[in-house]
Amino acid sequence: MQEKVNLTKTSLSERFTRGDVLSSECPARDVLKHITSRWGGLVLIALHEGETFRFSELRRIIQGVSEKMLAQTLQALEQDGFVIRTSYPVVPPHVEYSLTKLGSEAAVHVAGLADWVEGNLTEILSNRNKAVLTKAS
Amino acid sequence: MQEKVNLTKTSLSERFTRGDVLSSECPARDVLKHITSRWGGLVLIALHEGETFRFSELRRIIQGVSEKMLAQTLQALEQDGFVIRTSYPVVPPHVEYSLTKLGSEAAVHVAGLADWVEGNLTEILSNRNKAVLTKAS
DNA sequence: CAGTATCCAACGCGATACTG
DNA sequence: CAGTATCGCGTTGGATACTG
Repeated sequence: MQEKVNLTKTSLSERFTRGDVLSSECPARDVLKHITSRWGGLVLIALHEGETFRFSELRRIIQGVSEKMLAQTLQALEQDGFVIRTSYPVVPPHVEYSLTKLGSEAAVHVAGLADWVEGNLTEILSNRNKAVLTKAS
Repeated sequence: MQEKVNLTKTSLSERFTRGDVLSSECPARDVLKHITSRWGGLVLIALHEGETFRFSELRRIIQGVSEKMLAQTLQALEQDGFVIRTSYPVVPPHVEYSLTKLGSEAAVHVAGLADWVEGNLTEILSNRNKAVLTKAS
């Protein structure tokens, strides 16, 4: 429980400057955790470029995500100011999600990383196969 | 267990093109998992720009990582072809880690994301505080 | 020094059922 | 439709002890 430091988050943020992610108490690690979590990045990618989606649409687009995890992920991203939740008071409920300016910036980085991985996927997977074969010999 | 598809990894990679991370069986998700795992990204950041470090150095630099997780993370990144492990046959053992060309490219993206987060950390954390206050009211 | 092995606690996450 | 609540399993991951 070394994380239990008796400081508010804002005072913490002031004690850290760039390049400090490697430091164990840097609050940027928490933010990165949201962005790079199993579903966080995919939500950003799905909503990037000004897209707006409803909850059920996101669930369909982001294949494999459960209701629980999608709700949880969206709330975390909303808290950080990456996602805007717009609720229309109608029956049945209608809720839309989109990115804030901050979220769009984050999404650019995440999408860039994902694109790079997809572009180099063949090479990476062939590396992995080689590694497995070497081990077996 | 929907992940248990009866296809080799290479054939899988050929069935997917760019933009398919949102598809549930896209193998890029596995790779992203390694890169964006709790310690994977930090390893890439620590080694980026041609840095070379020994195991114990990495442990010191990446604060909070345990021996087990560092070893595990390094092995995963080595398998994907991101990290090179160089072992000198001396006593006591001397092992060095550095990035491959592929790893350097990945590290650029990860470091870019981390830098962006650190640069916007104050704003993000203030968003979070607002969210908490709104909830309390 | 650079790991591996084992054990166990904590958490992530999905399945299911329920609500406004 | 858009969630929340609860349960429970599987994985993650840290602590500790041991090895070449």
